[in-house]
Amino acid sequence: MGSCNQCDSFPVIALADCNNFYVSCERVFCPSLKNRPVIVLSNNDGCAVARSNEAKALGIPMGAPYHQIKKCCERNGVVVFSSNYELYGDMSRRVTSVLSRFVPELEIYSIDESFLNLSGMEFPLLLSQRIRKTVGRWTGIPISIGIGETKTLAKLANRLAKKKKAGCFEVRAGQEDILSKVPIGDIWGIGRRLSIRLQRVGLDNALRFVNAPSSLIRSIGGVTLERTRCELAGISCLEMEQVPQPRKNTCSSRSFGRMVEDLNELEEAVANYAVRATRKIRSEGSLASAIQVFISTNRFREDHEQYANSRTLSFDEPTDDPIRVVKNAKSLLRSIYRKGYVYKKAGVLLIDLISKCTRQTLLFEEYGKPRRSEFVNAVEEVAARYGESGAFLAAQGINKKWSMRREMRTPRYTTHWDDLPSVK
DNA sequence: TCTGGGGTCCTAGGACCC
DNA sequence: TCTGGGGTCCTAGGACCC
Repeated sequence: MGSCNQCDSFPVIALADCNNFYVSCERVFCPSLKNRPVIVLSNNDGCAVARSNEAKALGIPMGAPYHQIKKCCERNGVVVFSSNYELYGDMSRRVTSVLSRFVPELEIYSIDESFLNLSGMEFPLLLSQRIRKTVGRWTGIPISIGIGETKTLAKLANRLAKKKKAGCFEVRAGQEDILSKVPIGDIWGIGRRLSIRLQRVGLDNALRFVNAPSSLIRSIGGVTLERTRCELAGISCLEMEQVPQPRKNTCSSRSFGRMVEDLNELEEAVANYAVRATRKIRSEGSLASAIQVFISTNRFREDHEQYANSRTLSFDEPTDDPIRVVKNAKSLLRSIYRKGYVYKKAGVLLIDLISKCTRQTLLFEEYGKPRRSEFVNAVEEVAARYGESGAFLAAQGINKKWSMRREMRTPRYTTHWDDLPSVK
C-alpha cells in the first residue's frame, strides 16, 4: 500500500460488527418483525443466542435456557426462532463482500464481525459511516463500527458505538475519561474469571487496568492478559490476519433431541458426526492425523448417575476417508460405552490436521488406492448434489430418532430454490 | 420434559532423555 | 549422610472468544 510515513505512524483498525446478527437475518425476510421482541435459539432449541433490542429490554439474558424463559416469551409476544445457520452463513458472506469493497485489508473474525485496516485512509470516521450505510442498504443488516489504534481498542469502540445513534465511534489510547467508565469485564479478552480476580485487587475499570504494573498483570493472567493491557495502551500485539490460518482440529458434536441408552443408536449418531467432520476437512483439503470420540450423560440431571469419557487414536497415516473415519469412530465408541447410562451428547474430533499437499509420501498405500478414493469421491459428490439422502453410509442409519430438535426454523431463503420467499 | 456448538491459546506437570 | 539438572515433548485442563 502506498501510504506516507505520517500515516504509517497512526495505525487505524476498525471493527464492523452486525447488530443482533441472527435476529437481523430473520428480519430481512420478515420485515414485520421490526420493533418487535425476537430471539433465536441455539441448536436443539436449547438457549437464546441472539436477541433483538426489544427482547433484551424485556430482561431475557444471553444464553438463557429456553424452557426457563418460555413463559415470559409467551406473555410478552416474543417471536422465537430455531437457528438457521445456512441462512446466517449466506448473509454473512454478503455483508463481508460489501465490506471488502471499501478496504484492501480485511480479516473475517467471526460470522458477524470483521476487522478492517483503515490505516492511511482519510477521515476514517466518515468512511465508516459510509460503509455502515452501504451495508445496511445492500444487505438489510444493521452494523456498528468501532475504530481504534489496535484491535482491542476497536473492539471497545464498537461496544460503545452500539449505544450511539450514529452507530460509529472512535476510541484512542489514553482517553482517560472513556477508559475510566469501562467496566473491567467489558474488555475483550477478560472473561468472568479474570474479571473477578482483577476486581479483587482493585482493578475494576479499563483505566486502572491499563495503569497497573506489568508484574501484577502477568501474575494474574500471564502473557495473554499482558498483551490485552498493551493493546488497550495503544501498542499493537494482535496483527491483522487476512489469510485465515489453517485449522488444527475440527469437531462435530451434538446434544441429542432425546436421551439415548442404546449402543446402536449411539453408533448411528457417532457415524453421522464422523461423516460431517470428515466432510469439513475434505472441503479444506486437509487430512486428519488422529481421531477422538467422546460421550457424556446429561450434566444437568442430578437424579441420574453421570458418566463421561473420551478416547483418542492415531491413524497409521493421515486420512480423509469417511469410511475409515467412521470405522475407527465406532470402535472407539464401543471401547468407552458403558451400559446402563442415559447419554445426552456425543462428538467426534479430527485432530492434528495437515494439508493434503504436504503429507509425506506413504510407504503403504492401502487407503490411498485409486479405486477406493474414486468410490469415496463419487459418494461425496452424490451427497453434495442431492443432499444427505442421496448417498450415505449404512452406519449413519435412517430413522435418526436421536437427532436434534429444531422446530421453529425459517426457510433457507437464499440457499435453496424450494425455500425462495414468494411475493404475494 | 426442556440447559448449544465450535474454536484458539497458554500453562503446569509428568515422562523421558542424556 | 549423600539421592543431578536441564532440556524437550506431550497432555490435560483452564481461560477466553463468538
